[in-house]
Amino acid sequence: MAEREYASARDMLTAYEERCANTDDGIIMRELLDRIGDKWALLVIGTLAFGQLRFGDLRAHIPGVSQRMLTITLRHLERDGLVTRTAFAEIPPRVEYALSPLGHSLVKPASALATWAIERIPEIRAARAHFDADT
Amino acid sequence: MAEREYASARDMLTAYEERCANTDDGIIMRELLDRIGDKWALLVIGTLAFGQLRFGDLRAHIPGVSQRMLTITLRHLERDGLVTRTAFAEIPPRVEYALSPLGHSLVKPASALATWAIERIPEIRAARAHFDADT
DNA sequence: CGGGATCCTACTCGATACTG
DNA sequence: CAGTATCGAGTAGGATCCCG
Repeated sequence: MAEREYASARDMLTAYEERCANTDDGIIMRELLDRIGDKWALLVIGTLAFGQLRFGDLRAHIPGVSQRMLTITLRHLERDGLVTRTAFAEIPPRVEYALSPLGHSLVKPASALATWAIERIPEIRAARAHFDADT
Repeated sequence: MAEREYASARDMLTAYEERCANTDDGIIMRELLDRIGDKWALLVIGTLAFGQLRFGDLRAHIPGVSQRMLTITLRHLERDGLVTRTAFAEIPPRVEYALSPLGHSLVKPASALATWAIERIPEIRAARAHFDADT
């Protein structure tokens, strides 16, 4: 961002807002966070990035997720076309979940963010400790 | 992800878990989302990416944010070292907010995600409409 | 101007129990 | 096995009022 030269930060902001006026950044970010900002969605996507899995396996690979929340998360991801659900009419039932092409396209930017987090978390924790120190 | 060849998705998952065993992906992602996953944090960061701003200006540039939530969001970001706060002892008071180096380092991965969202939102909306159609 | 303190509501999420 | 249904605690976030 901010490749061009501007007279002031205000000018940059104006240019930024003109550029984004037709898309409305806020709404977009809200829709994005509604899908991947919840507690489990990114973990599900990260896990499915390696291949399709059954419901129970998925749950076993994501420590702490409840049956209910995994179901809800998967429904949301399925609704938004990020994950495909394939049910087999067998006894006992079997359901396979996999990333759709759209879902796969999210893996790269998402793991970029994850990499940032893993690298910077120590800094963040230090900053937090320092901030809390002088109350 | 998944550059190597594996006999099965399960093998990939096992390798993945071994690689991440010491960092615990889930905790990291949770900490990350606790900071940028809330309703306003990413918008604040995106706005401050262009330069420092006063509280009132920041609020004016982020439609819909309440005074309270902007304050809380800024405190969280400040606590985690992503944003710096500079108060000037003047009448009337003036407070400038700016991204720290750590905050700036988040801009690139975050805007990558934003770009993904802007490009893919049409697909997602279509998928959602289709999913809702056959209830 | 830049907040802090309060109240209040709606929603999230976990635990538990039941079903095809 | 893979869900659905229900209940309850906790919390996010908006509205409002006040202060230095």
